[in-house]
Amino acid sequence: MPNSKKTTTERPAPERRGELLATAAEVFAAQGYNATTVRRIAEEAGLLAGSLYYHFDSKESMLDEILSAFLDELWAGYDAVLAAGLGPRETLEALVTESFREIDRHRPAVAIYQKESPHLAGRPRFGYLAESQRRFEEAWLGTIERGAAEGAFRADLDARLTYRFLRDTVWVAASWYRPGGQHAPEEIARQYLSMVLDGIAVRE
Amino acid sequence: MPNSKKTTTERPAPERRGELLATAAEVFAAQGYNATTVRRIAEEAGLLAGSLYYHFDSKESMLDEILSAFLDELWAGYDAVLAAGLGPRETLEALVTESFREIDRHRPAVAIYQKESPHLAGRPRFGYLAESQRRFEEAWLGTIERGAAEGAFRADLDARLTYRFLRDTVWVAASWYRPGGQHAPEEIARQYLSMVLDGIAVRE
Amino acid sequence: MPNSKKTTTERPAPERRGELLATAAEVFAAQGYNATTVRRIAEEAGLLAGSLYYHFDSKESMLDEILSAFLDELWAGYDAVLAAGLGPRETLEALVTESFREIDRHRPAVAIYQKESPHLAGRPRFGYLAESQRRFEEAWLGTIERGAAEGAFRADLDARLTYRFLRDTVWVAASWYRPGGQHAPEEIARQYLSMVLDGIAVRE
Amino acid sequence: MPNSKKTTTERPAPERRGELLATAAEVFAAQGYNATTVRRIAEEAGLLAGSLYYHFDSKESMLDEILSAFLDELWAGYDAVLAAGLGPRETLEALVTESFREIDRHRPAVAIYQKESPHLAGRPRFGYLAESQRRFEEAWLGTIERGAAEGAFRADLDARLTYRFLRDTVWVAASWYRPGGQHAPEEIARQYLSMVLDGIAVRE
DNA sequence: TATGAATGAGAATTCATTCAT
DNA sequence: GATGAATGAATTCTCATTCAT
Repeated sequence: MPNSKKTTTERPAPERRGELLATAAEVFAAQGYNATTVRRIAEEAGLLAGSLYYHFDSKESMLDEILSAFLDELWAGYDAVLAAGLGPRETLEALVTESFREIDRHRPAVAIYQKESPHLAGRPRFGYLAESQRRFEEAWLGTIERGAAEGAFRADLDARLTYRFLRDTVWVAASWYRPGGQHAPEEIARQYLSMVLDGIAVRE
Repeated sequence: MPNSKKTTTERPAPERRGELLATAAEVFAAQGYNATTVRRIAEEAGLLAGSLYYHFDSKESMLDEILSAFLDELWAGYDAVLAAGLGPRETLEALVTESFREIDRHRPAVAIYQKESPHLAGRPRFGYLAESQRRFEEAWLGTIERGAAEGAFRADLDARLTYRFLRDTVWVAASWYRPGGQHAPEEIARQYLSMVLDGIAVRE
Repeated sequence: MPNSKKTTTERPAPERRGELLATAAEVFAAQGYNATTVRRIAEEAGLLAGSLYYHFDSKESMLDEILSAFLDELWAGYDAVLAAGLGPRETLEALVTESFREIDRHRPAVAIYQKESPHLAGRPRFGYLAESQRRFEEAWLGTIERGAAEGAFRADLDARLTYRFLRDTVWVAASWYRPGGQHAPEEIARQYLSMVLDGIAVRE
Repeated sequence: MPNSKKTTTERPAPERRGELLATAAEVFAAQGYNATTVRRIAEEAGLLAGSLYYHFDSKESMLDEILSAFLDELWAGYDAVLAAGLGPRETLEALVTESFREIDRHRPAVAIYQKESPHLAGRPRFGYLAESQRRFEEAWLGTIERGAAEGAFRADLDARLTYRFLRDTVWVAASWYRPGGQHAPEEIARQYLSMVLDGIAVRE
């Protein structure tokens, strides 16, 4: 009977993995996946490069775990929003707010996703990235089009252009957002929505 | 004008250099600087890896030339706009339009700049990136603040947040923009400005 | 027009590959494929480990080339024998003689084949090993069975046992045979055939 | 009896050792000593890699025990045959039969011995392999030469060639023999001897 | 101008082994 | 007796770069 997790007291140590992944994510985000050496991650975590391979199969599998954990959580949030049956404007507001919350919680993962996802999506192992992107587009673009049809959003704008505009500006925030800074994610979301919905020009 | 070296070496046919740089930029943009091998560039250009070193000192110097050529041209455009003495709204419109024109002309360079500039800015050779960023912020943030003060832009928004929002909005487009597509850069600029200035929500 | 092989004088250097492969084969045969380091091969060939990768994709691809070159030649010889329409005894004699000739020419490759083929045959890249073994069995076992049916060979022996007996003892010779020794391959084949066909006991 | 160490350490349940050694031998035989990881052995035995080191000093010491146990038993059998004062033909028959019995009992050890002994014989720890080989040659070659001198075996054959032929014939069988198959070791020995002594050709 | 061959400094990864618990 | 975590040395492989031709 190996692997019979001790009842209460012991730390069985899936936490070690978690710590190491957090460290790896931080370094990947800061330097880029390719430019990050396994040695550097190990150094940062306080062990030797080879020792990482006790916990993970490869550098790539660390990346994989980081990204998929992030996407799992992201979609949990998005799905809740999409299932709530809100109107287009409220849906958009909720999606944006949820996104900034994810950036707050998974900043390194989001940054990695932004930078690496394009040249990763091809590899079979990361097929879920493309899949996620597809669902993402479906959710956002759908909301935008519904809003335009129902009169909540302007109908004179190219929907795809609007989609890219929203998508990019939300997620790029991960590159400068620092958790624990002066703005909580909800506050950033609020201001962002204010700009996006009403524009930055003064209304005459 | 950074790194205008070439003190001793004889300069070869300058068109060949240009072709090679264009090829390199394309590959850097597609795969990332680090992930791009010199061999790959050479292959794409139809020669062997070693032969590139007749034309360039190093892989890094190719990157350098690509980025500085782009920034030189960008600033030529920006400086003309800034010197024209326009109001804040017109300045903003001109900066955005000019930016989309640069994306149109230097798409690979812009994409590289977006992806690599953060971890390049540290190295002395690329000091001009940080310098450029400083001037960039000065120009945009200044325009925004001036606009808020003069009543052209809303005063209830955090200026830095607005700045980042605009900056990202514009430049991230390089990641999906394809020259020769259905929208000319001026048309994209127009729609972007429409969204940014007036918002996407229908006014009641 | 790159790759236009110079007309006569130059050594275009596919020979370099050949030399390196011969060296590699020698070392693989002496120490076993797994126990052989790329460094060791390079050392023996007078260059650095990394330099081998200019000529070959991987250690495995060297093994691949060595084995497939050997098998190609082996089957050229076997096919000639099998196409000659000889009787079973003459066919067997010719196959054995041809085998010893191949051992003479490709001793290291044969030794490697003996030692590594079992755990290699599984991998897709080395699928031709299994295929070769199948044809091999077909040729030898067929000859033995034909001989037993036509009265050239004893019919009281288990054909598969006889096949293994012949197969193994011929090829194991690669482990002790030294080309340039006192026995030419044809002489070894002759004595070997004498033992196998007539036995080592004195006839009463 | 080489390497009977174990001066200080307490010895654990000897049956456990035996089981583990049998497992190790099986894996070594299947994949080769070098290609076998300690982890793999442990896995097969149902424990973790580190735990093997409670039972054995090192991977090499497992190999050592496997090989020396086999050789001890082999020589017990051979010595009995050689001490029996038989004629050359009967001695040869008895040696062959004894050899097939050992293959039947120690198949993995024999396979390992075949594959690894050449490049092991150099290391001091495995000096007994060379010693065993020497005695082996002495016994077999001596019997062959005696048989040729006394008229039991053909005198026109090269004795060393005959020796290698017999030696290989017998031991290579370990590579395909499966205990519990259709042929008992004595039956295989009988057929092998029949081929070797009388040949496979039909006598005219 | 370009090629072919090589260098050498890392890179990721593997694995026998150790050891506190 | 066994586990989990780590070590550290070695291994395969990559790649920017050099240089004689």
